[in-house]
Amino acid sequence: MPELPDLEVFRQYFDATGLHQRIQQVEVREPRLLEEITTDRFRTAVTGHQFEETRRHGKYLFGILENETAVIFHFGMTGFLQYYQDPEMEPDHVRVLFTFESGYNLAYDNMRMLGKVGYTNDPESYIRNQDLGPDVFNLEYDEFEQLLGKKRGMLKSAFMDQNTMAGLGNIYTDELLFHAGFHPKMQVTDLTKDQIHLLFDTMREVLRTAIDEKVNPERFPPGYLLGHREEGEECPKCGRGRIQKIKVSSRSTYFCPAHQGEGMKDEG
DNA sequence: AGTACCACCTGACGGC
DNA sequence: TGCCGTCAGGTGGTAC
Repeated sequence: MPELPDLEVFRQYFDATGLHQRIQQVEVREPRLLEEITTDRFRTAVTGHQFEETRRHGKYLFGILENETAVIFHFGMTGFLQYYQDPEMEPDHVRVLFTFESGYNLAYDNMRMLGKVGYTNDPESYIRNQDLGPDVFNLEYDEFEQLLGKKRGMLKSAFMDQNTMAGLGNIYTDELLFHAGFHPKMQVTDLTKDQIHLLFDTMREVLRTAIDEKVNPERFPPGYLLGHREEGEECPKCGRGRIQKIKVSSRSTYFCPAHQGEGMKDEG
């Protein structure tokens, strides 16, 4: 699931469960997931410390320890956190497990192992080194306009590029373009200033809604694409078109040809 | 610089 | 029931 809204919910979850407790034990069940650090060094760095706060940048989450160093979490496509006491409650694919003195556990679960867990002395420089663009949810309009102004290519590719701005993935880029009414293949360079404004406002709205509703599709207001990503389904927004599935930059892309014609010469 | 493709992984699902 | 291809909300490398 993990795109910006999911990450924000993970962060809130972490804040509500994993802070201000001494870490008694760290279990690395899949060393392959560790980024540029050995299991031994990771365990030594973290054991005996405690998480004091969290920070999120795009799709990265940082658990900041009291000594200002940080554990880095990236969730790939299937990662999530789970906090529990009873071992019976342990999820199926725990890759890294933090056990607190209280006896509670914070598990990093990731079935497909496409994510990573790391450790850094300085989250800010880590973000720089990853070449991540600014977080899309902590972005002023002026900067947004400036960043898009430097891009070429298709809208969908531009928004999914984490080096331009960080946080949107396949699902929420589709959702954004769905609500703003733009074809995913529209060229960024064809956007007018008004359209960039519309994209910015729509992006904030979509992300805000997703976070507020805890990324649960059933809680989303009517008219959202999420939960209706199915070819041929009646468009939940305009009711006129049927949802179409295409590939854009080799990712499955769902859109409504009836109300997302904006920016395309031909018709869908 | 943008795009298309491959690779990294595991699991679910549909067709035969 | 079993096998097989395809697909999945991410990212990094490579080649054109």
